[in-house]
Amino acid sequence: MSPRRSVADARQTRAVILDRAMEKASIEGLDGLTIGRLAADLGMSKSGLLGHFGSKESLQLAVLDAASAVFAREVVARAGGTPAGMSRLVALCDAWVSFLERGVFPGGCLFTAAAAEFDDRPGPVRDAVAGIHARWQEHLRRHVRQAVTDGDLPADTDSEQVVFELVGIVLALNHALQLNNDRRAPERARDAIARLLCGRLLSEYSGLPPGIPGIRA
Amino acid sequence: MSPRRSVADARQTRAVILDRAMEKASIEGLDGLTIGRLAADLGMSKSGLLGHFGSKESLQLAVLDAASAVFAREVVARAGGTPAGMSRLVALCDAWVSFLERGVFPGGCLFTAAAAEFDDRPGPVRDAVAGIHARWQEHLRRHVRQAVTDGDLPADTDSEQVVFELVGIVLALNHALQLNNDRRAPERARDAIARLLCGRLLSEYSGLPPGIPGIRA
DNA sequence: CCTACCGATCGGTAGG
DNA sequence: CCTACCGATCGGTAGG
Repeated sequence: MSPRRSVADARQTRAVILDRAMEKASIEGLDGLTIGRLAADLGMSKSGLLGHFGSKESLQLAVLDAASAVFAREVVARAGGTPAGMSRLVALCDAWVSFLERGVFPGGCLFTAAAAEFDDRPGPVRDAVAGIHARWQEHLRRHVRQAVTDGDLPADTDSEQVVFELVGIVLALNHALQLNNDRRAPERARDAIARLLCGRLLSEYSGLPPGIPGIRA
Repeated sequence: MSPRRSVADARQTRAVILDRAMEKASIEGLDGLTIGRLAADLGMSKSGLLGHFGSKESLQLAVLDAASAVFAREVVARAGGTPAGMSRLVALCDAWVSFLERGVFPGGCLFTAAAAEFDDRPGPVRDAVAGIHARWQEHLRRHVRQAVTDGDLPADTDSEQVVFELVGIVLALNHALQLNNDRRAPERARDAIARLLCGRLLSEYSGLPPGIPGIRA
């Protein structure tokens, strides 16, 4: 074994850097993340770290890629066993809430934090953040439309409206968890989602009989 | 007139600084705001600017105070003419959506941006942000409860749940406006709010007849 | 992967 | 309100 590291070692180092960078970025933001402090945390030099990415912007893009992979594993894959359409939609939303409830990223949703930081700064990072959000919302929309096709949602359901409201519920959840440490927020989010998608918990929420005729056959 | 400025002049200068600081903070965040660039924007020296506040943290707290005053004027006061309870709640929500639609802060909701930045950083700024959010949500909750008392919402309405969902809708609106420049988002937000509070637009949204029995008498 | 360094900028202070 | 300055830290580079 020579002191020169192999390609595999370099890849492993890169993965370790990105794991730590995701944690820090969820807490401090993608821009609040600095190369110097990240390197110090990892016990390596700034230039040693930067060598893996080339620039801070490239590091930020790599962090977004890595975080997308985490989201795919912790949310999308967990719902993969259910049939497309309403079942998948419900499973995706449940996994999404669980993702925040479990605190997969210690500082809350990295994408939400990145969106707030970069929404007014044109460039590759903003484009990447917007693309991640667009792809996820399209993914949800696809299953809303499938649910409509299957007759599980009314024929004239506005899929964009449903996704808009789902996003809102989860943003409110992230907000309540991060700012107020409100442990009841995940239940509130699940109730809101169930009511939006199925009217299932409307009875518990407002005293109405379960099921709004027309929403759920 | 001596070259030494009066107390009134100093107060005016402070107000001008805070106006510009609010604009920049809504775009760059409360921490992204730097004394040097803010001073350069205003054509004054860093130390001249810092003399009005003492430290960056004090400037951040002053910006939050000033932004609260803007919110009180642009949202709360606009709904002040309507009776407490359901009417006021609807007017507050409409003014809230309008506040974002009109772009009162050029970079979107300063409070949302500040919450994302400071939710993981204990200290006076985080406390101020959390306090502003808590007061606003309590304000909304008060009118939800009044609406229940008046019989405009069901007796077992969970006021915290309603406020949680209202916050989510407006967070989704801010998100859609800032990240996607989605001009239809304000209408989506109004639809979602109306459906949440009154079931009024449920017919347009999902084909149901207007009014869910029990939600709105 | 390191040390050693660069110019720029940060928040803040001294002194007037 | 200014100029002039402080130490610290930023992203990044040179050279090995």
